[in-house]
Amino acid sequence: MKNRIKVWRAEHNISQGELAERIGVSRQTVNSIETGRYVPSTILALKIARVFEQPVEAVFQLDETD
Amino acid sequence: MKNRIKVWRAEHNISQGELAERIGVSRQTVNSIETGRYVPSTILALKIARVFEQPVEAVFQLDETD
DNA sequence: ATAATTTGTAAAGTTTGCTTGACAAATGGT
DNA sequence: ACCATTTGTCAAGCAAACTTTACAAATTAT
Repeated sequence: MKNRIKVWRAEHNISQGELAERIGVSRQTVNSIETGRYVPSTILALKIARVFEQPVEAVFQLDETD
Repeated sequence: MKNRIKVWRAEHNISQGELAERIGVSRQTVNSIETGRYVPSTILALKIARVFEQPVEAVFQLDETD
């Protein structure tokens, strides 16, 4: 799965730590999701999308391997 | 987290088993997600939403406990 | 240049998603 | 009433998400 978290963070000018705080997880969790080390739960996807005021699909996209 | 899988299945007239097959998981997994026993990964949420041709947010919604 | 913030990554532990196999209850069709 | 399909749930096991602690590398600000 691909994600555009880094891009949306840049657009909203917030750090991984701040995003983590806003969605209630550790900074490492945000980093791991952003760098594709693991796939978040739907709850986190919804929360991240909500922070960026975007639909989930604008932040996370399936790729061929999914 | 709430979900409207049952409603969308009714609308598309497909069983839990068929949905499971379409997204590549077991029937029990679909049942467990639909009945709220656990929260699916974002990959599954995207696949389920895709089957129903709906945005993820139309199928899954955060509730107060999330 | 140097100090402060941010980012990447690792290891170890706990929790939760997802699997298979199985069985009973419910629903639908004839 | 009977058979077939669907749904709900349980248990045991494996894989993956997420946590904390910790440290180094990279970026940004002064």
